Amino acid sequence: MATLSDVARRAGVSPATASRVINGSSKPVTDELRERVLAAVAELQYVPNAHAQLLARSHRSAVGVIVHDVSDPYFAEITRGLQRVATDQGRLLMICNSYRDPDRELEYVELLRGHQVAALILAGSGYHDDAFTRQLNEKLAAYEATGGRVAVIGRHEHSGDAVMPDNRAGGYLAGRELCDLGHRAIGVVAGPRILTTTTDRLAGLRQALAEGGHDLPERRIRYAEFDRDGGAEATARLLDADPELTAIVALNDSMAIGALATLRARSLAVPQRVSVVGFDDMPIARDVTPALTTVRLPLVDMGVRAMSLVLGAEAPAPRVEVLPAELVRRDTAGPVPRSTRDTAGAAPRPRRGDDAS
Amino acid sequence: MATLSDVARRAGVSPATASRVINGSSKPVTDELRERVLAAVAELQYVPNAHAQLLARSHRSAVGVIVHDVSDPYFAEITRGLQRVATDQGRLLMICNSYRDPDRELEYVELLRGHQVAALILAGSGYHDDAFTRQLNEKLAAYEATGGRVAVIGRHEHSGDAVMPDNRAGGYLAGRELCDLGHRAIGVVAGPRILTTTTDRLAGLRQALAEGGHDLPERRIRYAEFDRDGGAEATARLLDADPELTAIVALNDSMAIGALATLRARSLAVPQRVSVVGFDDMPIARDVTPALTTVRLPLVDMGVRAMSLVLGAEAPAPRVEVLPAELVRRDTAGPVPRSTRDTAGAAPRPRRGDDAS
DNA sequence: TCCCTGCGGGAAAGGGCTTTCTCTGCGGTA
DNA sequence: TACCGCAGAGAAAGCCCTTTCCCGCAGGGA
Repeated sequence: MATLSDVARRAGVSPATASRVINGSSKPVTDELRERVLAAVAELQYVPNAHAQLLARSHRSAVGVIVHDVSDPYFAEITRGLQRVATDQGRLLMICNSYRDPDRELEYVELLRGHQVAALILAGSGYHDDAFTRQLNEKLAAYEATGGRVAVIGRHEHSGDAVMPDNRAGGYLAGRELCDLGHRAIGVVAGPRILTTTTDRLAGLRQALAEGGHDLPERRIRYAEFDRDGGAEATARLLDADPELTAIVALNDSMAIGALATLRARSLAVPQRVSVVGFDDMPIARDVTPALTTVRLPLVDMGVRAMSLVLGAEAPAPRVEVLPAELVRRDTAGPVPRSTRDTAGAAPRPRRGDDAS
Repeated sequence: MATLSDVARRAGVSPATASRVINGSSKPVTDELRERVLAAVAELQYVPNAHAQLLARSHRSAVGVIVHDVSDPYFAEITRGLQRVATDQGRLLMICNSYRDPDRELEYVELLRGHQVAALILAGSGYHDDAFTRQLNEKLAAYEATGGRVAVIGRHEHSGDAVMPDNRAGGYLAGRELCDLGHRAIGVVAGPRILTTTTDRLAGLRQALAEGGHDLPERRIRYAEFDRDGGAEATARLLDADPELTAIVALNDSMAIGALATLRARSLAVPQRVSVVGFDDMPIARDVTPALTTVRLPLVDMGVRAMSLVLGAEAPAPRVEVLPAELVRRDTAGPVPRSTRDTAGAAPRPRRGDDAS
């Protein structure tokens, strides 16, 4: 690889001058020398060594992001928001997938610290795991002590800037909707119970059912991976245990799609026989058939907010932005079937689809 | 940030010794010193400066990847394959999204070169754009001249290692299937015509139709963005121009999903009234309703191969691995409707779904 | 004529780490 | 006892840039 001194030598100038030309330094350089340098750069196809640059300027510019999996639509949307703000400010993003492995998450914090990122954003759910949480907080504290900025998206046990989707309220909306439609036998297809996202959504759901006079026994909850296959499998187990269920809440849309697959495989009509409500409103939710009724989270906006927090002015006290959840009524949730309908009659509600053309 | 010399000072040793302990150098260090260093590292929460390390060792380890968009399922799958091999070999991946912007693609080549990546993988489609291709090849040549390894996925006019999905054969399979089902009025929802992926798939399709005795006039092709909305919109235009179409080939699955949305919005039954064939077999293809008939590409494997090429031994001559396409029959392609069926009678074929449970 | 100023350029000091080279001191052999 | 060899530790030379500091020179004011 050609180096700066190669360029300088070829142009017949000092490395200092070459550097100034290449970086558009404020220090003036005569046009003649400038051109010689530029010519040398072109001839040698010179590209500055990024590591040397980063080492030489103490400038920290890149931002580190840790997500569970960028290719999961939930995180893809959040990342889109993060990216938008970062790009606007000329920041490079280093994105790491933890694949929901706490150890890997800790490793990535170190890795990103080592890469001298200016800020760190943790975009995955929190874990109910005290040992892990303590370790993580130690590492984050060490990072913050050296001037690093940290923001978390949807995680509780870290006292710092945070963007929180209102998972609990979202769970409540889903539960409330099904209660209003007259459902009582409601099953839940849940993500890993160690995730705070799961438990928060569940808590809201439970509250809504309680207000409707129902409870949510553990046997009507199945925990599985937060993805399509997890949802399909959990739904199968749920139906095996309790064939009379009239509604299923999936704690994210991927799981909901798995649930729909299982229901289709078993020829249980949605929503006539079983209603389904998802969570997140991923883009694909409107394209499955029937279109998925779900709880929308402003995913892109969550990313935007988190990145803005972390790149903006430092605040004296931790800021917590709670972003609201919203019920999106499409076609997978309907009134409880007649045969199983109980006294709490449910007036049919208008549905809406939102397809293109 | 604590530095190596801070650690050394605290442990009462030289930086050299500290470095050796931390990196598990082959040079022996007494247990006593080793422990002192380790203790200092823990107390100071020391993390080595990655840039300084990368600068000091001439060792290149990371691998750069340029894709159109990781959150697009097509690239997400490929990336999964790339990642798998990279992780096995302890390599870090730097993934960049070009968002199909040629200029950005060129910039990223420079950026990654600057970051001293050991290899570069271009995972997007090639472009029909001579000026761009020339520039790209210049940059890649400069990179290769300094020992960098390069592999491309898809057809690029780059003479070097390559992994090629057999897009043409895939297009042929789609066309052949529809011909066999008796369709003649076939519309195509295509991606940007500047992409070689688009033109290759189209070429195969055209060949199949020609063999079936039909042609594929330009008016039955609509070019749009390679995503869901592009597919929805192109389908709408196609139907407006030619309401008699009995089949639509979408050149990727995202577009196919958009096509299904438009057809649903217009109450055109799939596959009874209009058949649809997609391309790629993204994971979601089996979960839409009806499940999507599509052409499968071994996406993960493509990533695995590309990374293996680039991390394996250097070959004297460029290696080109062509990976086959395969038709996956699900539920969106059926026989041409009776009313429009012509002489080339089509025997109904068995369909298969492949849902879970 | 002399001094000061300001401009354009180079020398050199880091920045944090790795690694080669060098040095010291010890045990073993002749 | 003298010498050799080697283990273990440190000194120092890079790796490739950026940026401060300094220097020489030309022009302007006194």
